[in-house]
This record gives sequence, C-alpha cells and structure tokens, in this order.
Amino acid sequence: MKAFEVLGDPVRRRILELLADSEQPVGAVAEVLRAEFGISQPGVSQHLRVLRESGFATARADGTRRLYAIEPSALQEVDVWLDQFRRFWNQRLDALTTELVRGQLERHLKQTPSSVAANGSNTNREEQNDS
Amino acid sequence: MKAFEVLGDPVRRRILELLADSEQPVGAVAEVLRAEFGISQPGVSQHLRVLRESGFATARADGTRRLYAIEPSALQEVDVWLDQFRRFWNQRLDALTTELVRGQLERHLKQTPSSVAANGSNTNREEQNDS
DNA sequence: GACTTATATAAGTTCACTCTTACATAATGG
DNA sequence: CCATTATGTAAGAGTGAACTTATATAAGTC
Repeated sequence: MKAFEVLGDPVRRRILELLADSEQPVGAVAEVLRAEFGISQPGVSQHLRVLRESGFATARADGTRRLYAIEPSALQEVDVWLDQFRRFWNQRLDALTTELVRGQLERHLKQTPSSVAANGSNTNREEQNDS
Repeated sequence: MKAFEVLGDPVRRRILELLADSEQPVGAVAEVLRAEFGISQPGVSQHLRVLRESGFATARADGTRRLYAIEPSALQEVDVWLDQFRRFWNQRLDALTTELVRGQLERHLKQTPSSVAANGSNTNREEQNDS
C-alpha cells in the first residue's frame, strides 16, 4: 500500500484535484502550484513522476506537451482500505450526512425507477432514530 | 487536511487496523508492532499520540492501562476527500459516500421487500459494473 | 512506602523526501 | 537547422519525521 505515502504530500493531493476536473498539461499544473505553493516547474515534474509511477496518474503526449490525467486504480485502493472502517460511521446515517445521502438515494431511485417501482414515499425511513 | 499525512505512515495505518477490531491497550498494540515492524514501545506511544492529536483515535484510562479506540471523524474526512474522484470508478452514484448509499439501499430493499414488489430480481443490479 | 507494571516524554541521531539550480531532451515553427 | 517552448532528469542541500535509549509519571500490589 504505497498509495497513502503518495497522498501524504499536499502538493500531490492538489495535483490530483486539478486533474480531476480534466486532463491537464504540465504547464497548467505548474502554474497553479507555483501560485499556491511557490514551487518550481521541476518540482512539479518530480511530483508528477511520483504520481505516474505509483499509478495515480497517466500521461499522454500531445505535441510538445504532456497531458496528465487521473488513473483511478490507485485512488480506489485507498477507498478499499477505508472499507474496514466504514462501519464506524455507516451503521446509521448520522445527522451530518443523512440529508445528503437521502438526496443521493432519491436521485438514484429517480434514475432507475424500474428498480423500485411504485413507492417513492418512505424509502429510507428506518434510519432516522437519532438524527 | 492533516489526515493524509498521518495515514502516510504504515505503522499508524496498522495501528488503526488493530483498533478497528476493538479497543486495545498500548501493550497489545506494541507487541504486534514489535513483531511486525521491530518497533519499540516508546515508538508506539509516539504514534499513538499522533493518532490522538489528529483525531484518529481516542484513549481512555483503565487502571494503569490506556485503552485506545478508533475515532471515526478523521477517517471520514479522508472518505469525503475521495468523493471528488469516485465518479472515476462509479459511473452511476457519483457524489458523497457511495458505499453508504449502496449498503443502505441493499439493506433497505432486503428489509422491505414489499417496496420492490414484483421485480425482486434485478433490484440494484445496475452497480456491479467493474467489481 | 518500596516494587512492579504500563505508558508517556525527552533528547538526540539518522535518513528519506522535497525542494532548488543547472542542464538534457524533444517537438515545433520560422 | 536554429531558436523556442515544454518537459524531464541530475545533483546536492536542507528539513523534518521516525526511530532509538534513557528517564519520568502513575497506578496497582505486597
């Protein structure tokens, strides 16, 4: 699990956030990081290398530029590791996330109405005990 | 987001895994870590302090011992950060806490079969894409 | 109170990581 | 080709984090 070591660096996390919007050339990323962290272009290149080699990002050539993009697999590993702890906040929907989740659920059900059919009413009513 | 820096250390991740089973006294944790990482008791205490101070664990006194337990909030922060990337491996449910919704949905459908009525077959079959 | 067990803190060392500057490589356009 | 733009690599410096050993604290035991 090298993934967490890679994400330990705030600059690299920021890079991933930038790539999440869409693939980006090194220059664009470097510009942002110079503004936000005061870091040089070679510094950025080094971080991008780490992200590439650890499976967090991929690069493709585009003329003289290289476009970097998110590679989900490594991030998903992190997600999987978190699974063993989800039960600590998952058992019951707590006050914080209930509404969000509920909205999510409704939207989801709306997207695939066939799967739930008739009753759009008391879909997830069993977990409002302490919220 | 100090959380990722804290999780960057494999020893600390292992400690959290150990605490996930149940709360543990320092001694028990230290024993495992000495076996697995060759690390001393003070080393373990230092890591536990980091986990405490960063909100990943709590400690309560029990006679001469201190029992450490998981504190979910910090881990949940990590989960939330991951949200912005989930769409890369969850085409359908993209936003917050997909797993939560998923588990919730499954439990719900199981608990209230009447709500899905006729089609008990492909109830939530649409999200087995890449797993 | 003295002894033991359990854990925390102090001080110091070591080492890996993240920078920087300088340079290399590669594609494009005149 | 030569210059320019875009990016990658090299080498070295500085810093901080994670250990170690030694010691402090604190609670149970006799």
